[in-house]
Amino acid sequence: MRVSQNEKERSHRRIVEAAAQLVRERGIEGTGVADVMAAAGMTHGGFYRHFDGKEAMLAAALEEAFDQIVSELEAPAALAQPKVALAGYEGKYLSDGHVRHPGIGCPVAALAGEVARVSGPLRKSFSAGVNRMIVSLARGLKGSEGKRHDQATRRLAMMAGAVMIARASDAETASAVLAACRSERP
Amino acid sequence: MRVSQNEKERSHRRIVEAAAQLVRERGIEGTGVADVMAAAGMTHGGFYRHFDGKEAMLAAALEEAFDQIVSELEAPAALAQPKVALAGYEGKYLSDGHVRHPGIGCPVAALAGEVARVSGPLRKSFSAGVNRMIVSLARGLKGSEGKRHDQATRRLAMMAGAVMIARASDAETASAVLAACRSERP
DNA sequence: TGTACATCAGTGAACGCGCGTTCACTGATGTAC
DNA sequence: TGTACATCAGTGAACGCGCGTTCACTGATGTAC
Repeated sequence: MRVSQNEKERSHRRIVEAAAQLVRERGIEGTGVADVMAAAGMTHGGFYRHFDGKEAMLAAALEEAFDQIVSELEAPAALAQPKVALAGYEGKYLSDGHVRHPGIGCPVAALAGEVARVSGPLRKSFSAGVNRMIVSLARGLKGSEGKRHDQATRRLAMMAGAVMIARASDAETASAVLAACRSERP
Repeated sequence: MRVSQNEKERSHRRIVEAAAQLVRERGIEGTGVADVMAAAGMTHGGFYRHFDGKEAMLAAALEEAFDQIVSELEAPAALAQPKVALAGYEGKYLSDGHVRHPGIGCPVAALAGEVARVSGPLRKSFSAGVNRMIVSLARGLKGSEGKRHDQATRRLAMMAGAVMIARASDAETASAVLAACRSERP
């Protein structure tokens, strides 16, 4: 049965948001089209009224995930006190909670490994997101434009690497890695 | 047709080595049992004379990959001059060549993302490998035992994160990330 | 040292399952008059 | 404003393909005598 245009837009949002969470939790291969549609409250058949295929949905989901993760650093309060915001952000990033809840966490830590093996628009979305994150992180650092950008890049690489390693390791190794990375500038 | 015990051992080595390379290139999901067996010069049917299943093979492959990657830092020359060895190692790790050839590169950068989503013996092998790498890297640093261990952990997280991000990004972003991480202690 | 027999490494076909995609269909929505 | 008709969002069954695993079979290897 047909639904209104308005309702279609809401369905579209639900699909993208469900995909953004599921893909971070289960990965690209682990996220089925039918799973996403079920999480959005529909059946899989209608999927192709919204996207050309799985990859197109993933690209939208990746953008959504980066939007979510960058928004904290772009909030008015964060822009007013970028140094404080960065410190808080890094603490959360390197937390046990982030390790245990990838679905609402950083898409770099959740998806870099799999994106490395695809060759479509996903890489473009991913690169764009990485660069957005670096720019946002750089606001909280000091030094020249270039230095801040480089240091933000290093911070992101270390934090994402740490969370990925923590998620792939046993509990002791995981907490040791997080603690080491929290303790200081690398 | 049956082959000799000696030949079986050689077949086993070929399977493990082929798997260690393929799994780093194509990932866990992307590496088929039949692919590995073909790369080892056999057909897929004989696979189960060597392993209980795909996961057991992957555990062996992961150990092999860590052996390969740690061996450079454990070579006599490296142990004699750990500081020099570390510098060389980091330069190679953060190189374009490493990004382009995951099959002979670091298993952390190649597989952390996927290992994070499995729950078997793979995590054990992975954690053990990570800890071996940290210990090896720590040899080239200065300071107390604990400080060196922590700093080695941070270095590994940053380097692995950088290579993962580089592999998932477009060419410009990739080289910028590598350059930023090479330039300095994070 | 030979011989007969059991073992088993490796082959290639087949099975079963999951998953992305397609398709005929339904009936509410939007539009033309 | 009302009516007839075309559109199309969403449904659920079915298709096709890839892949891990199983299985009957082959024939060289290893062993017991």
